[in-house]
Amino acid sequence: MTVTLTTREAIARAAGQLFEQHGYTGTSVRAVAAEAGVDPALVIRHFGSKEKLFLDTMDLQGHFGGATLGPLDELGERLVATLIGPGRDVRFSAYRAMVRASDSELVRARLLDALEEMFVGPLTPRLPGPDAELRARLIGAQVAGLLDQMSLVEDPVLVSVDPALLARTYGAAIQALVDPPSHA
Amino acid sequence: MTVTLTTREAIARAAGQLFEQHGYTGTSVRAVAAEAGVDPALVIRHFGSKEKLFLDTMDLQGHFGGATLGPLDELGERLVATLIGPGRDVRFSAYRAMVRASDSELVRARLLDALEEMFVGPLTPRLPGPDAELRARLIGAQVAGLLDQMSLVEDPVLVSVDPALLARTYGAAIQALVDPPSHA
DNA sequence: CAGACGGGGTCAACACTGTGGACTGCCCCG
DNA sequence: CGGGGCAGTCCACAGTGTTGACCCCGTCTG
Repeated sequence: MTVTLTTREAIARAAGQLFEQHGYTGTSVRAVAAEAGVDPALVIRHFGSKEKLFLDTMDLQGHFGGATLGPLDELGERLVATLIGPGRDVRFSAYRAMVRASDSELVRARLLDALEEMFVGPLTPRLPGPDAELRARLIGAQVAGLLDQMSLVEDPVLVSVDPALLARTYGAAIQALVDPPSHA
Repeated sequence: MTVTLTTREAIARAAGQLFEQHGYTGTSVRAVAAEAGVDPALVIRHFGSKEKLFLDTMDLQGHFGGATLGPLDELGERLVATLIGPGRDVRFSAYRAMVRASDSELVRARLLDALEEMFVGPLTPRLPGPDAELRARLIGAQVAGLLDQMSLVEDPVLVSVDPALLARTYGAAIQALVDPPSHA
């Protein structure tokens, strides 16, 4: 509980809130400054640029931490359940903002880092069978796809379907990449 | 082969090219106008707004047409192969631009339309087993996810991996939603 | 044939964006 | 007490999407 917060923190807080709410292009530096009660030029002075402010503010890893832990058995279903479980709004907003801002090379790098840290790293050594790394990355792609349709495109069927059913169904598809390929 | 092209066509052509190349926010109305050799105000006059110009210009369905046809058997693999097969750059650019511009409600609606037309419509009546529509939508999500990682985030491993292997691997995951759930 | 009409095209302006430079005031260290 | 750095303010710049007033020219009408 910080009772007083430095200007920098005030800016960061305002920025985080506005970025999550209105996205990157949707929030102006001046709006952030106003929300923080500060001169627009000051936010640039502190963070260098709007882009850097965005990166310093948003972090995916914090919101998506450790969803790939636990036994490989039924990991697909658990993964989806975690994704769309409590706090999904925060996760969705963060992902949405990042993806829409992915014009920026820095933002892309950050997304790639998140993929690496959340899927490739923890999963590659654990997946049985061939092409473990590729499969880990593709699991990341599946997750991204689900987030896309639910948070970005806002498919009304997906957002309102029974979460348990969704977790079971999509989880099975993810599981197909977790388990070693049955092969032919 | 139109030998002369009306101003409107010239604008549309320039816009399409620039939008695919630099994305929505990356191309200015003035740049489009310059490329078309025309006054900036004129492009607004003709298309109403930059957003409408974008929508009139980009169309996904044209690029992704009929990938869900053919036998259900091995549809997953064929789907991926089609996606990343010849002409992938055009597909990728179009998708990228649309997703990054999905702040706009109109763009979101368009993406949803594309999902509906390309996956939900053709696939729902054909998928065997329960929850056919949900599964069709989730197949769409899987495709979106792959496009995300390859075109938007540009995962270097994915873009350079052997396409056949990718098609086989990710295709299997998609196939898990095409085939009726094995169940427990 | 004269005149109104309308659509394509041009120009200048508006409000807004991110950002940089010059400037002031204050606090801490020597 | 002097000075250096840092937080903060103000103004200006170039660029954005968009609008309104204006013009020109071909067509249709009286």
